[in-house]
Amino acid sequence: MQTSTTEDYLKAIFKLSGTAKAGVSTNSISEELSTKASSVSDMVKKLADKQLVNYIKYQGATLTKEGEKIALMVIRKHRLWEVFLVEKLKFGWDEIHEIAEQLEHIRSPKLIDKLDEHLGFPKNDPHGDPIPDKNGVFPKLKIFKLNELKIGEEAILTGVSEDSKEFLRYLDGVNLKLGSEIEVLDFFKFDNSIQVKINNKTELTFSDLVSKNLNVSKDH
Amino acid sequence: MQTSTTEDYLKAIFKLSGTAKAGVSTNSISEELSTKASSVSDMVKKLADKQLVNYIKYQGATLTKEGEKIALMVIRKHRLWEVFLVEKLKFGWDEIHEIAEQLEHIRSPKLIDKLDEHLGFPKNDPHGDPIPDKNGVFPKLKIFKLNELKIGEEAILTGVSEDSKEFLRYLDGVNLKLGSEIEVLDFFKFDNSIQVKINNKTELTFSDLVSKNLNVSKDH
DNA sequence: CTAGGTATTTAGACAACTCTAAATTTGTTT
DNA sequence: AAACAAATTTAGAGTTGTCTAAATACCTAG
Repeated sequence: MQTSTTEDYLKAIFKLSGTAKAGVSTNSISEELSTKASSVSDMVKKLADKQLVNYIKYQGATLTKEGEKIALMVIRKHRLWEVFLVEKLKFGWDEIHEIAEQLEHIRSPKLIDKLDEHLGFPKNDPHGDPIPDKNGVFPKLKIFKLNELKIGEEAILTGVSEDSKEFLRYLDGVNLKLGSEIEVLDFFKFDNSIQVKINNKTELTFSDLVSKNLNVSKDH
Repeated sequence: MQTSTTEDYLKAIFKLSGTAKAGVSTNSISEELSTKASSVSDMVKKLADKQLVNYIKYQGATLTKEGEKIALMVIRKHRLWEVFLVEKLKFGWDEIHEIAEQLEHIRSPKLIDKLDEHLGFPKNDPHGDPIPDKNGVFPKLKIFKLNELKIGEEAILTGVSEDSKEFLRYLDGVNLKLGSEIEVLDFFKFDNSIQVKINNKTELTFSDLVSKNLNVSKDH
C-alpha cells in the first residue's frame, strides 16, 4: 500500500505528463509539489524501485501502467470529493481544492464507489474537469477555450483553466456557472475581446485573458 | 498543527480516561493503539512538551485542557463521518469504523461544521454514542444497559457496547435498529435472560450477554 | 523487608521524507 | 571544442514515529 506522499508524486507526474510525451523533469515535479529538486531525485528513485515510474537518470520520469492506474484513482477521488463539497455541502468553487487534497488520500474502494453513486455518477468536477470512472477511463468530451469558437457558435461552460480565487469570484459576479450557455456574438480583433450572450439573456464582453481561461464544449 | 498520530494518542488517552481519574498507563495506551510501550513512552514525552498531556514518569498521562479539546474535536469528526457513512452512503454499522478512522483526521473546521449541518445536527452516532458539539460539549443523556431496566419499563435503543460484526449482524437479523422501542416484558433470574417486545410488535428473548451490550435511554 | 515479576523507560537503530551544500552531468554558446 | 550555466544527483544530516533489547523502577507476596 502506498503512502499519500507517493500518491502526490504520481499525481504530479501524471499532470505534468499531459503536454509532453518525454520524461517529466525533476525540476518541474519539485515545483509542482513545492519541494526541493534533491528530494524529488530521491523519491523518484524509490518510486522506480516500486515499479511505479520509469526513470533514467537525468532524463526524468514517466508513469508505468501501475503508476498511472494509481494516479487516475487519486484524481477520481479528488474530483468526486470536489463534487460532494460543492453539491452536497454547498462550498464555493474556490474553497474546495485544499480539502479535496486531503480527502483524495482516504483509502477505501467501497467508499469511493458509494460516493460516486450518491452523487449520481457525475462526469465532471465543479471545475469542469472529467472524472475517471472506476476503471480509470476518462469520459473525454472535447473541450475548447472560449476564444477558439467562431461567431454565432453556442457552447456550454464545462470548466476553467485558471482557478485563482479572484477569477472564480469574478465569474460568480457575472453569474456565470458550470453549465451556463454561452453564445458568441462578436469578436474584436484589435484586443481579442469577445462579446457573448449568456443563457440567452445577459450580453457582456470578456477580455482575451478571461475568454482564454473559460473551457467550453460545443452545444451538441 | 498536530499530526494524525498525535490525534490518535490524544483520542486514546481520552477514551481510557473515561473510567479512571488517575493517569492513563503506558501499557493501556500501547494496547489501545497497537504499538509498543516503548513507543508510547517516547510519544507521551513529546506530547507533554507540546502541553497536550500532563505526564509524570511511571505515573501515566492525563490530558491538558488543550489536549482534551483536540481529542473532543477528533471524536466529533469521527462520529459525524460515521453518521454520514450510514445515513447518506448507506453503509452498514459494521463497516464504518475504519473509514471514519481515516476521515477523522481531515483538517478543516468549515468542513466539519458544514457536514454537521448537512446531517441535520445529529446528537448521536450510529452506535448511539453522543457527538460533541462544536464547542466540545457532550449532549449527555443517561444511557442504561438493557438489563438494568425493570419489568414494564420502555426504552429506546441508542447504541451498543460491543461492536463486533457478528453482534451487529445479529441485531440486523432481529430487525433491531437505533431508535427502536424496547419494552421489558419479563426477566428470568435463572439465566438472566430477558423477554422484550420491540416496536410494540415483535416479542423475543435476549440472553444476558446480548442485553448487557444494548444501550438504551428511557423513553422520556 | 526483600526477592522476583511486571510495568516502564532508555538506548540504539531503522524507515520515510525532507533539507542544504557540494559534486556531477547536460546542453548551449561562441 | 571549451567553457559556462542550468539542471540534476549525491552526500550528509534532521524529523517523526516506530521497533528490539537492555536497564530501571515499582509493587506485592512471602
